[in-house]
Amino acid sequence: MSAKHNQLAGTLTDEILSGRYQAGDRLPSERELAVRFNVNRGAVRQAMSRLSQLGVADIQPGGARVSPINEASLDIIGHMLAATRVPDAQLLEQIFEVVERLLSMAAEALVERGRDADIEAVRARLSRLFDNGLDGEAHAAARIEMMRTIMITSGNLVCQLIAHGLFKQFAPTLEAVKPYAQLDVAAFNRIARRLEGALANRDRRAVREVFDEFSELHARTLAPAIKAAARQSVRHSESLPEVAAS
Amino acid sequence: MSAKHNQLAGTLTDEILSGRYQAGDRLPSERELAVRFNVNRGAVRQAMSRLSQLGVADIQPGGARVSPINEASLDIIGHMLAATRVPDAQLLEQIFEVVERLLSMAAEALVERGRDADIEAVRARLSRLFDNGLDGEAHAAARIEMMRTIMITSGNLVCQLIAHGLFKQFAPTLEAVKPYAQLDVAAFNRIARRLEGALANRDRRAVREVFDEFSELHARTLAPAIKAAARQSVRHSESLPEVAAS
DNA sequence: CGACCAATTTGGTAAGACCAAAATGGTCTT
DNA sequence: AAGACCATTTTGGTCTTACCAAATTGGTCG
Repeated sequence: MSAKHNQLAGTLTDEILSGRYQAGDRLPSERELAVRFNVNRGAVRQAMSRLSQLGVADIQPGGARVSPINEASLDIIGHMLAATRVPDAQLLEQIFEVVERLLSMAAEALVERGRDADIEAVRARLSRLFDNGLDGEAHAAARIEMMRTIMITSGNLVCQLIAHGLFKQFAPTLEAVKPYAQLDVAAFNRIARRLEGALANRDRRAVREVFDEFSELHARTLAPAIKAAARQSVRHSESLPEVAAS
Repeated sequence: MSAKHNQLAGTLTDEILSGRYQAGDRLPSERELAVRFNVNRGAVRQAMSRLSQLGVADIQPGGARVSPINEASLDIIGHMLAATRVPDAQLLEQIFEVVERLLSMAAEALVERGRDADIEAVRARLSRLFDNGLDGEAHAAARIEMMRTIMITSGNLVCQLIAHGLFKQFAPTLEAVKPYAQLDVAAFNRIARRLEGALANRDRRAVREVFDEFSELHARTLAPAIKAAARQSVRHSESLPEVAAS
């Protein structure tokens, strides 16, 4: 069992994200939350501090108010993914969309300004994907490793931070998505092969075309599978027990 | 004067970002920091909590260690921008690079899946840029408003969160960059006009070409100006006074 | 009906005590 | 002399209490 303030922060975040508290609403006072959840006010303060840093609540002397969702930190993505047993299909697609763009950007930067050694490193990662001995899980891991390598070798810190943040939040959800995300490995490897060639030739235009095709492949295969699996979406967060009002 | 724990968090973050503490190094204990900066340990804990959520330090029972920079949160960008009087040119370019990509993505999503009303909204923002009555500052503000509108109407939450986070951290730096960032308004408006047309026709390919040209324009004009200004880069953070060791 | 002001509520800070996990340094064994 | 083991110390984590300052609230007066 995690610490109380973590649970409380999760509970409150979930309630806000679920619409229980609308943007602009006042949250209960710290003292009230403390008695309601039977925890110390210090724990409530830690939880509130977390909400504040997460950007889901604006907390000031006099009271705390819920912030608009689009003013939050990137870190709420993890909460939104975990809020339902099967992650929200639309959100997953949005994440993939952004990641693909940044990947393309990183790869193009690599081709234009990267060192030969870095290009070789990415090509090495790509080659592993062609290894037919890989089962589905190993292939997925290799794909992620490849993406990470591209992001890092890009040299763009902003890109690295975004990618790391998204991957970190996405990782706990991987298990839930895996059964449904039946990637067309053959098609993927065809594209990967072209990427490897484009990198070898430092052909930026070709790199971009490859990633465009990857986007199309993804939209054609992954997205529908996830969307279909999203039927049985059920909330499953572990809330902190609430004490009945006297 | 901001609260002590904020100052301390800033001081420690700056010291970490500046290399005073390398990744993997142990940070001084909370009690030691408390006496060194003459603050309560609670304040130190709040500061450390902040470092932890910022992803610059991994804090565990037994001691806190500095994390690798590329595992940090996006929010450290603001610190890095503010660390020097003139923001780091390379970092600025990296930010612009990412923003341009996401803008292109958002605009493409808009023409592919957006509602007519949203497209109209963006076109309205674009039209304001053509108003010759705008001085440099007003034009810059209109540009930012346009970007924000595109991001929001894209419907991609991840994109919105990233954009909001970057803009929020970039805003305090705008003042420092302004004098040097002499944008070629005429060239920019020519591109904006083409974007407006591409939006009207819902021509995705044209949208992308426009943003590619915008990237080139930016690389040709803004980047060199910023880079030239970066000569006199000087640190200017307000550190918490440190108590001399007895 | 509105402006104004005092009492209350709310978040913010500080201080101290105690707990559990980790790191440390010594000791013993091999 | 090197390594494994263990008790001590250090370190972060939690809880409690008290008090302060700002914002809200609700009444009062003009």
